[in-house]
Amino acid sequence: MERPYNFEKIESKLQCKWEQEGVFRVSEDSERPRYYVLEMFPYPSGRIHMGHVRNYTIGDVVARYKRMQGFEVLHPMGWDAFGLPAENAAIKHGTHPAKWTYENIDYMRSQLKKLGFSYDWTREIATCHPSYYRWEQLFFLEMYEKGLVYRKLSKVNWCESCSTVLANEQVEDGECWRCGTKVVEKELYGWFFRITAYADELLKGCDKLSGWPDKVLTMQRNWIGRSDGARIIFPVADREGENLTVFTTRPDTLFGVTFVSIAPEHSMVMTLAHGTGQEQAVKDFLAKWTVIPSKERLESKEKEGVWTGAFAVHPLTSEKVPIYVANFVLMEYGTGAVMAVPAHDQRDFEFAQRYGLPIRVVVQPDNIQAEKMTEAWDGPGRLVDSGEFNGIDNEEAKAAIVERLKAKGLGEPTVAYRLRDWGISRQRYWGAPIPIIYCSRCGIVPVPRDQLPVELPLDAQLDASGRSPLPRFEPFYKTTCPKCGGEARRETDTMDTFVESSWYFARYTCPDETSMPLDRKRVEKWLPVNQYIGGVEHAILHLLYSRFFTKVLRDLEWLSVDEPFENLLTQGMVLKEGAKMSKSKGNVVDPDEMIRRYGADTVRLFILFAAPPEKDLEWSDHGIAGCHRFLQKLWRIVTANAEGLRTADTSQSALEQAVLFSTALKALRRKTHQTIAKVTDDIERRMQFNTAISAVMELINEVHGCLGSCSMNAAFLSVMREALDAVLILLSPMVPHITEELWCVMGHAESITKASWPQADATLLDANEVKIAVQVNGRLRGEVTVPKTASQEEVLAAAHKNEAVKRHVEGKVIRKVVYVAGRLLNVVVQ
RNA sequence: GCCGGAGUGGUGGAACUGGUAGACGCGCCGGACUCAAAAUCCGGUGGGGGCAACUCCGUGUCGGUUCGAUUCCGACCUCCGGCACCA
Repeated sequence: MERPYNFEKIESKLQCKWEQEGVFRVSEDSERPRYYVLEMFPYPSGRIHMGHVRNYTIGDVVARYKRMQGFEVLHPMGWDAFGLPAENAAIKHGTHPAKWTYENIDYMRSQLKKLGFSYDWTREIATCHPSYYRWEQLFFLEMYEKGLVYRKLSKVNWCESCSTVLANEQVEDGECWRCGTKVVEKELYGWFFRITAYADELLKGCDKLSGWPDKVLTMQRNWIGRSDGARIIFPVADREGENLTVFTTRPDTLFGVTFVSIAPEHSMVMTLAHGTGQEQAVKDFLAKWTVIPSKERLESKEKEGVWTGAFAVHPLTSEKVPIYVANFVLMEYGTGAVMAVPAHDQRDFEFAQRYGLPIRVVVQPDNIQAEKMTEAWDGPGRLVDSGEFNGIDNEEAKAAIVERLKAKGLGEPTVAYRLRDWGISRQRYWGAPIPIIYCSRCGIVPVPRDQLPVELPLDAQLDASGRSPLPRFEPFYKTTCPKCGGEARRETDTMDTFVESSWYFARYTCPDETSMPLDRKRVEKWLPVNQYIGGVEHAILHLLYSRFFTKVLRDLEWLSVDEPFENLLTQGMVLKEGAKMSKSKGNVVDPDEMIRRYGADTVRLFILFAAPPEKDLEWSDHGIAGCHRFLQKLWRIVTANAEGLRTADTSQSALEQAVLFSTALKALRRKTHQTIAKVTDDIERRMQFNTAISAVMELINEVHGCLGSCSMNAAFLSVMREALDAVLILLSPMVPHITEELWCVMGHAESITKASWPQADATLLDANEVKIAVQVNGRLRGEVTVPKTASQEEVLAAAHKNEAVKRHVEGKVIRKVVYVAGRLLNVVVQ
């Protein structure tokens, strides 16, 4: 008879059972087709939050669904375990980052286990372990040999509070992405990954990623920022052999050039000014504009500059135009020098107005006059005042002018990217050491491979300053040069933690491999990841780096795919009272607390039901209670009828017999198969779990209705059992514990995780009779029930008998009749 | 400024290919059971008008295409996200 739904007991019992039986362990040599589902691994910050619960619940639904569909599913979990918070916590609590990290991992693992996620825990990895990061050091060395890693002195984004360099991608609105401190500029030596070497492939690859959201692809394309244009050489007047090369996307406006601007950091600035009498003025200008960090410099939109005293020679007209240093020209983009066309570029226009430089219109849409312009014209037109090119459409003129320049050896087509190389050096302790040695005699010497890993010393002590102890920790930095054997010093910077997360998905395929980073055979079996799931906040950083790394590892012959993630789902945030959950706002809902109160199944169900995955989800205390009620109801329906259900006959013939004399049971069977079709489509094609759940709720409502109206006989039990078997299987990827328990209550001997996904019987999906909506002039007036096979004429005849329809049609002329088979009839009258 | 996305009841959301707007859930209202409460069960629930049958209005705003528009097109408003002196 009925027993209470003791979720706590059921969930812990089944979690133990699954673990003991190794239900989710992946088999390498299974005959089944493979499927790899992955969620972005967490940083072990201490406790999981609702965002994690959402991310991992979605992934678990996919994993369990695919397993029941007959796939061998790889569904691993691990820890992105290096990073700054560990250091901060260690300083604050007087502990060690490693201890803090590993303790957090232990606790968070137990939290994930309590949610019943179907991970293969035997493949767990932690990136802070030498068995992981040693391979990253190997990749670094291989990339170094290929010229994909280099060291340079550069202006870097520096966070004073974290005492470290930040990548461009880690600067948000001029502030540190992690702590919000204002980022300042600093000159430092650092190591760079040559991601720009892959700019074009990364860009073109976007077109092939049909399983990614357009939003993410757009962001990546913009970030890479390809511009097609030309390099044009402007010889410096009266200086033999000195040239200034500019980059432009508008070679068509070449004849409108009235001056040239260069960046304050440009190497030629002082040479140009030398001996012109402008030297002091230029020095003053540089003093003002090179100390101000460029981030701040960009905040002032005011165009400012100074003449260098030098002139450039126009490559086609040989006219002399002045060369200015200008605050708005960026050294990092293009060539750090631009040809200025005030009539057709707003920045040049503003600059020209301020310094009284000429404005020359060369692209004419109709009749614009230089003297009357209030802003630059950057639209299309025909060329004027452009010598032999007059009259040509400006788009066509681009190629023609570049062609002309090329013939003279003064220009060529080229491409510029917004993307910069990836600076990976961090002046931090808790990260993977960069495997490089500095020798006063031999210079930069890579650590020989047989000396890997360069282990991070766990006995180094952090002090309150927060600075890395490595540069002062002799046992680490003091070493001998592998080349000359003399005294040498190790690199004490560590790698950006984004390096670890750029290849972990590949390591999951062979985490036990001790002789090499990746076992090609296994990597090839599993990659690419079929479904990747995570927050949209990683749309650029992590996802672009991972794509880059995949291409690098492919070229280093460690794997053979071009792209790491076939399909990407970016899930929305979990909100409370319209805001992201945060300690400071005090609106955090703790997953542990919810699991204790309602159980893991209820938490999972609510988080899937409250919103479609890619949208933000508003947490609702009432909502989760409602989900719990639904599970209670399911529990009651099954347990209260358990005895009858266990013995019910669900053979094909019994089911066919059962519905012969009952339209209610016939309808229930139809609903069952419609629900199977709907839920399968919602999970497989649409990834809309909220509507999948509502479809099952409808089916349960119908079963519940029948319980109140049908007599409890063998026929009813057969049909009810068919319905409830379907309900349990369809819900099992979402609420695995209660469904497994009830599956057993219904008398199934084997675990529901071994059940195969049901298939809808197509012959049962449609009723013999259909309801047709009847409109008059597009307005709904009535409804008629006709046989499924009824023709338009028959439907129309039925409609004419409908009172409401009659009223609106009577005495009027029928102009037209539109019939949508099986759905709707529209009678147009006048 | 440029590029995306979104705007639907009191509320979270549904309507997938232009075809009955508001599925499912929450909340609320009424009823049954109970001494009472909780739980559960039954019924109602977009707005206006009407005793009622019924009828008019309604998917951010204004237009358009169509027999028919939440869906397509144009203009605009609001919110969110990304990029932003990138030549």
